[in-house]
Amino acid sequence: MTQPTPSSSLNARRRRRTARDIQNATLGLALAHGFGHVTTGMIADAAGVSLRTFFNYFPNKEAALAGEPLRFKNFDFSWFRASRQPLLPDLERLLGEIVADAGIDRERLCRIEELCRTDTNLQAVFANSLQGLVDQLADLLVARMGEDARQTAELVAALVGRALANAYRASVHDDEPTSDVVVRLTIRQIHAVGALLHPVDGDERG
Amino acid sequence: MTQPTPSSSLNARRRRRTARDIQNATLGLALAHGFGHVTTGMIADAAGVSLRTFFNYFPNKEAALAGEPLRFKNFDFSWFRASRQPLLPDLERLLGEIVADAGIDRERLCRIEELCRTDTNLQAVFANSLQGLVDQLADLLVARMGEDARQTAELVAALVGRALANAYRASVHDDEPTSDVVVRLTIRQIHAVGALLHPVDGDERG
DNA sequence: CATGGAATTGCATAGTGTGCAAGTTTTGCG
DNA sequence: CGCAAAACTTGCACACTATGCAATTCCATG
Repeated sequence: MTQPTPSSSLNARRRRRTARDIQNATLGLALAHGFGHVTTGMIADAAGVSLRTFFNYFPNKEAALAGEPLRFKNFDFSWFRASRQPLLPDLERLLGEIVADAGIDRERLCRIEELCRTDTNLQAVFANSLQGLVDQLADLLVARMGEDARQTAELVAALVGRALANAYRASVHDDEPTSDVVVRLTIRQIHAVGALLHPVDGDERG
Repeated sequence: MTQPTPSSSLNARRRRRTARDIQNATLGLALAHGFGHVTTGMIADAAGVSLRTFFNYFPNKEAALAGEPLRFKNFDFSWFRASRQPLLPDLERLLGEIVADAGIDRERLCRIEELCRTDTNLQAVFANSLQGLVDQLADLLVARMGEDARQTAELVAALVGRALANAYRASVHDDEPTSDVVVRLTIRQIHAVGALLHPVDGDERG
C-alpha cells in the first residue's frame, strides 16, 4: 500500500498546506473586497506564491475559493451498488462515510457561509465545487439501478449535491457541527423534495 | 400595450436576428472544431460582427452557445401561486405555457444534442443556460409554499431545470417534437425521481 | 552523495472581458 | 419632412485569465 509519494511525505504535506493557504487567501480577499474584485494576482501575492504556481493548484479563482474538492476515495462501496433497500437510508450511510472522512472545518465553513449570504452567485460556485462528487455518485447510482435509469440517477445525484451544499452551509449554525449533522440536514432536504413530488397522506400541500 | 421599443420594430427584429446569427455561428464552429478550440474572435468573424458587438450580445461564448435564454414573460401565474393542488400537474401546466411560448427549433436542438453527445461538459453549459428560468421558478414556488420552504423550493426548481434540459435534448428523437412532448418528458423524469425518494407500493426498487 | 522526480518560477503568448468615445442608424414627434 | 433622443456598432486601450515551455531549486531514494 506504500504509494510512490506517501500522503505524509514532506512534498505532500507542503502541497496540502499551500492549497489551504491559497484557499484561505481567496476567502479573506473575497470577504474584504467582494469576490468580483479579487484577481488571481492578488490571491497569489496574498498566499505567497507566484501567479504561475496559483494556476498549478487551481484552474481558476472559483476553484480556489472552494478549495480541494470533496471526492469519493478508494473506499469499498460495493454494498451500496448491490443493495436493493430503499434509497434514502443507504444514501445516508454513504454520505456519512464521505463527509466524516473529509472532516468539518467550521472556521472555513463560517467564512463560506458569510460569503454566500453577501453574494448570491457564490452559492452556485460552491455547489458546483461538488460536481466531482456528484459525477461519482451518479456512476454509483447507475451501477445500483441499471443503465436504463441513468437519467434518473444523474438527476438524483445533482439533487443530492445541492442538498449537501445547503447542509454544509446550514451546519455552521450549530456550535459544534459534526458530519452526522450535515448528513441529517442533507437527507431532510431530499426527503422534503420527495414529499412534494409524491404527496401521500399527511404530507404538506404541493 | 405599445412598448417604448415594440418587439416588432426594426431594431428589435435585427437584434433577434443578430443574436441568432451569433448562436448559429457558435454552434457551427463548435461542431466543426470542438467548443474548446473556438474563440470569441472566431465566432464574431463567422457571425459578421465585431468582437466588441459579440460581447454586447453575450457575456461569454458559453452564453452564445445557448442563445437567448428561456424566461418567464409577463404572463399571469397567480393561479400557480395560489393553487394548493398537487404540485406536478400544476407544474406541467406552467411549463406547458413557457415551453409553448418559446417554441421548438428542431434544427437547433439537433445541433445542441450532437454537441452534448460529443462533449460531456456542454451538458452542464446548456443546463446552466436555464438558470434564469430556474430562479424565477424558485420565486414562484416560494410564493406558493411560503418563505419557510425556500430551500425545498430552490431544490425543486433546480431539479425541474435539469429535467427540462434533458427533455429538450431527448425530444429531438421525435420526428416532430412539440412543447407537449418536452413537458411530458420533463414531468416523467421528475416523477421517477419522486418515486425513487418515496418508494410506495409498486414503485421500483431504490 | 548522486540521481530522478516533483515543485516553483519567469517569460512569452493567446484569449477574455469592459469602459469609453466616436460614428451610424432607427425611432418618435412636432 | 426634419430634428433630437435613443439604440446599435465599432475601434481602441487596458486589465485580467490561462497555458506552454524551459530553467532552477528542492525533495526522495538508494
